[in-house]
Amino acid sequence: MASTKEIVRFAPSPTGYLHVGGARTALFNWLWAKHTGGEFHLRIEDTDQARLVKDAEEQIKESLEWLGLKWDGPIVHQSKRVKDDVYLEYAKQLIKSGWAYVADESEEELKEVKNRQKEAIKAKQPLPPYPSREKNIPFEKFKSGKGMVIRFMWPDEPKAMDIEYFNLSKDPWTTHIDPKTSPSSFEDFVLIKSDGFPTYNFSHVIDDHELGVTRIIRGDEFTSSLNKYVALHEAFGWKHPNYNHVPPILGKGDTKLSKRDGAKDLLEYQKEGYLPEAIANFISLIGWRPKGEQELFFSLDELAQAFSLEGIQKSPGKFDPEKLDWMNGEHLKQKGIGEVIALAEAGSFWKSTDEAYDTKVLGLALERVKTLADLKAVRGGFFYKKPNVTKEKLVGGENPETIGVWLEKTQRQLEALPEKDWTTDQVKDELTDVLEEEGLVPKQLYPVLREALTAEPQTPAIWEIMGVLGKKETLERLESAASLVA
RNA sequence: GGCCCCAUCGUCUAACGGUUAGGACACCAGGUUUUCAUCCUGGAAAUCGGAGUUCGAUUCUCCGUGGGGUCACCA
Repeated sequence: MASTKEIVRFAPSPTGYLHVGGARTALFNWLWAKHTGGEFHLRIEDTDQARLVKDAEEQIKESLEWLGLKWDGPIVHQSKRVKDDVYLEYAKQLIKSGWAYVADESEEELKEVKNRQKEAIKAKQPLPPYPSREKNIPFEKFKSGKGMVIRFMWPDEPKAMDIEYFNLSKDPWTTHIDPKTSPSSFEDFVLIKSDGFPTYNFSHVIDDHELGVTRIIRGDEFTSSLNKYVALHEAFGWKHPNYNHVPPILGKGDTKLSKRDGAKDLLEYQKEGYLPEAIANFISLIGWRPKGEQELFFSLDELAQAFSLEGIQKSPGKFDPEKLDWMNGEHLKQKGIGEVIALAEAGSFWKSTDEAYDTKVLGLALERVKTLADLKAVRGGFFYKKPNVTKEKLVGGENPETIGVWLEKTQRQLEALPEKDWTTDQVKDELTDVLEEEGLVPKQLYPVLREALTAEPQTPAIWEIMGVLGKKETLERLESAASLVA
């Protein structure tokens, strides 16, 4: 358990809302920070001016808060650091030390080089250099908005790298990136874009270093760029953090997540009545497995304690909405009724008018409910309004007069039960007496009572319903039903 | 297409080279029960294919096949 404290981060770009995949990445980082007693930081990577989505940052923060993933320290905004010229300073440093250069190719020149590069990549030849490499344009000449960029400068003969993108297990996962077989990985990639903003490749390396990040847990789409990040760290003379890349979450089909199987904004799950603990529990289990066979973790702390990097899977996992529903139901059952009511009310799934009564109702409803949203139907159902009983359903195939007799007998029997003895058990006994005295079997009487009390085919046990409704209401409903067959 | 990575029931997954290949969700059957739900019991259900190493391969090696990622002035 006592791993050294790790400093991790979640660094979303506000170009879209947070969805399950991103949430899992955030969760893994958070869990690992908690597990090691370290820190979890939040950084907003808002360097792509064109793709910025206005409320994305708000939605992301709200989602994290809803999940219960609190971040340590202030939020870092890359756009703010751009204003402070932080990245430009670092780029300058790299140019000075010969690891970067200002490039000023015209669009035509660029197109031409790219074409030649493509051919070289096909032929697995070293990439033809950008003409600017030789120009030695001083950093001071770099101006944003003039079609100029700053590029990383690979050595003439870059070496192949074997990089671990998942250590902390007996067999570290490694990737092999070789200029001989994959020249494109050794392109002089852009550090500073022509608009003066840094690329992800550049900014995240700097920010992670400044934050003191010890381990980067992120999606595995970055694995093939790892050589760039390592090279950048080496160029600065820094030690690179550990990398832990996790496989993606797939949709029910074979490819990427679709809206219906999980690629929703995280807050949609809130709207649909899922519990944040259940969501966290569920998504943690896509691509991760604890030591034992335990699958249900009712709190984030419990999860954090069980969390380990070794349990992370190497292949993509699929999102199974059915298991989510099951799990949410389990989490719901785990909670006290009062808490469920409070949560349901907070989510506008419930409106409490009589707490004692609500508690009794929920006592019956909770075990047949998957989400808080399901409670809406309960709140609008027969416990809270007179049933719409029809004579047809009440009678079934029987003689109406017979039904009338049964109802009347039941009324009289229950009438005799004093209010103070009106409990589920007592009511059940009374009903048993009715059965005996009328020579009936449950199958005959109960469907009639069910219709009379609820007008629904599937409900909790008759006596449980009566117990909750109370003597007065029960007798009223029976009377009202009896009048239909009178 | 090149490069990198991966491969166990339908799904999520377990199994220091030796297990009747285990669990969970979903599914089916039975039990409890007036119905539904819960609960209990049981069932069906998997090592991608082919070589090799080994006394023995889900596990190690190679080839094939399939899937994923990546090849940007996006992150």
